[in-house]
Amino acid sequence: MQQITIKALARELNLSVSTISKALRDSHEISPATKSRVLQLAARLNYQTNPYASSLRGKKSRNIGIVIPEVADSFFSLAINGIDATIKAKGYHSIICLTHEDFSNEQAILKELQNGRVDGVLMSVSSETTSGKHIRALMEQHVPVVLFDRVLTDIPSAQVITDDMASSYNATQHLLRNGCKRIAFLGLSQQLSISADRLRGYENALRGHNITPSPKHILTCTPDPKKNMALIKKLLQQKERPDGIVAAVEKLAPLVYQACGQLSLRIPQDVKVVCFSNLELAGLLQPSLTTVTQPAFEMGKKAAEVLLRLLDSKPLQKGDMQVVIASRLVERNSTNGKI
Amino acid sequence: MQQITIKALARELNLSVSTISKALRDSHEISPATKSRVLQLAARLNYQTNPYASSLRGKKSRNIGIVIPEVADSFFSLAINGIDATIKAKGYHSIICLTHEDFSNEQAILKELQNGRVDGVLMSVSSETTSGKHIRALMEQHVPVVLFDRVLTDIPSAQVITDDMASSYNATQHLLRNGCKRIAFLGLSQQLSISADRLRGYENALRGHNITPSPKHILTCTPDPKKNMALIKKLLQQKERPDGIVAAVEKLAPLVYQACGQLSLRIPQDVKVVCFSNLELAGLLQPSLTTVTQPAFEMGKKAAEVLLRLLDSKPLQKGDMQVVIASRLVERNSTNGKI
DNA sequence: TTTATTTACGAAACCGGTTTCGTAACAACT
DNA sequence: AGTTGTTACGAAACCGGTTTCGTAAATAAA
Repeated sequence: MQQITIKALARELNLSVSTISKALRDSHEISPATKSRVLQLAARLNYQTNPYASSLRGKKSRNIGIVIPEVADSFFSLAINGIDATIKAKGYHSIICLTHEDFSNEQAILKELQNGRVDGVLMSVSSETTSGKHIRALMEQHVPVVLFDRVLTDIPSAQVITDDMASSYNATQHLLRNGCKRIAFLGLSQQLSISADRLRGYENALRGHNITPSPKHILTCTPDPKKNMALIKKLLQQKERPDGIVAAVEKLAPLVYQACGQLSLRIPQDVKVVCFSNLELAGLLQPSLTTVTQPAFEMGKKAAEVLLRLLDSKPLQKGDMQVVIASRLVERNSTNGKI
Repeated sequence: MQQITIKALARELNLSVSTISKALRDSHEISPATKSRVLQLAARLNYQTNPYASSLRGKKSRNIGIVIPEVADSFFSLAINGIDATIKAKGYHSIICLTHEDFSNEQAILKELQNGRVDGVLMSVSSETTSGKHIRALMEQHVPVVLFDRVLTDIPSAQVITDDMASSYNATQHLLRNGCKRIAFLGLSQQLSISADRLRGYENALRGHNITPSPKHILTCTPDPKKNMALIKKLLQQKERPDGIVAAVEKLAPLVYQACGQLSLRIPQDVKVVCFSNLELAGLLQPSLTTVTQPAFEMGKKAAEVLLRLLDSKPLQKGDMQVVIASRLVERNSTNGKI
């Protein structure tokens, strides 16, 4: 791919390869005069250092793996921006790996990342992840891992999360205060930290209003939108039809809206809806969607910062093992009025 | 990061390093018996080949650079999925580089990619890209480039695009047929292929209805949403207020909706809106948004296929230098009724 | 002036695979 | 028996930087 190597520069300047290398790395061993000659020639010939050679010798790739379920999700898109901005400033590159919510993909990816391609990993687990063995295996190869948003509790890694339980509690209470009596919860697998915590917040809010959470109103969704659509419709057609819905992940809001449309249920008159979502367009939906908006960019940024500390083998600061950044409830029309 | 090398396997089996390497690569020089011993040990010890060592020696990275403006855009998210699926099947990895619609970022990224980090590049230029020098420079380093969606015409690379002019023509005609007389066009920089082509389609449609395109109705937007908001509001407050809008990129639809809301203009009664967009939620907006939906996944897939052919130095098939995949107009409520 | 130290550079090992080339052992063919 | 060919493997060069170590020359300290 590339022609001009250090050797070429050396030949041109009648210097040794090691001198060139040191000059380029601004070593104190090289005189200012020589340095400037080298730098000038390098610039003129557009010399680029071969990353594979450096990585091989230095045992450092300056790459960071970002392992996430998908990219077509506002939360992850924003988090990527936060990560990217942070690590780029330190000269790192990001390698984005998509699991597509599939556990075996995730396992395969982490196994591959044991080969040294990345110096560290930022990760949000898939909804089907049932164990943390693959993550432990990676960490045992001395690849530091920071989990963000979707974490596993039995992994000894740093974690950056939002206050899932409290947010969910607030969202549910918001519905209760607006008169909802039968509130449903739509989550993903309960293996998933965010799903479990949000469920707990929901349940606590109900109990706070002397309502016993009913299994009939708790839905565990799949990665398949069609199946979810069927589940949601079924939920909305049962005798004890919900008059409020807390949806724990962004993907579910459109389905709820569509299901309600097809069943001629009006939002918010018949059903009030609140969803965990970072969708910019939430305010433009029909009706505008009340959301729990997560600090996606900040979470990505913070996770990256913690990882960079680990890579510099700096000591973690107090509280870095578990960082919690608050979400906020944005009230819009989908929860408007009293029932 | 990683401990078990080929050398370790060699020691364990009393074989030479070269024999191990050949066995792992299934060379015919190695006996079946030896191969299976090697493979078994490698599996047992969870041996992973060091990608930097292979890349250094082999002068191939098996990485593909994806250079795009941003990831928080349905078109690019979907395109990434198409690309990822295609190249993963061939053992390639993707390195996603975000330009954030900034030309100097884009230049810096392409310059960096000259270092051999990637074997080829898939790219959609930023809205501020004014020249193709940086792309040419990369290609001159023998890094094949395939442009998709946002292409430059003066670059001798393969291109995968959609039928921008025809789609825009159709979208505009759809508005005309529904009675719009003063149709505005919202594009990005006219340097941008898609913007220019879509503008041309719009203008042709107007002329087909004996309407002379007016500069007052043609808006060139920026990467800054706030500025765009101001521009759009100004557009909608002029004497010759538009009664129809063709928005050339996904990002603009929310702004148009908000601007109309703030100015108390009703969609579609006062203004009809159609937007180039792959947003899944288009159907759920208030009102649901008529879109020109691009074949994002397919475009990504096709672009990747063409690039893979180039990397295999297979001859391109007829028409691969410029692949055109049609978009389709999805009519929804934002263009409903006659004016 | 002699010795110690600093400065500025080069030779060579090294990172971990890959590939070329050489060769011992054995089979096959005159 | 002598020649040719094949099989299965090892030694070593190689990719392109980085780093250690050695050293001649210049400078400082004794």
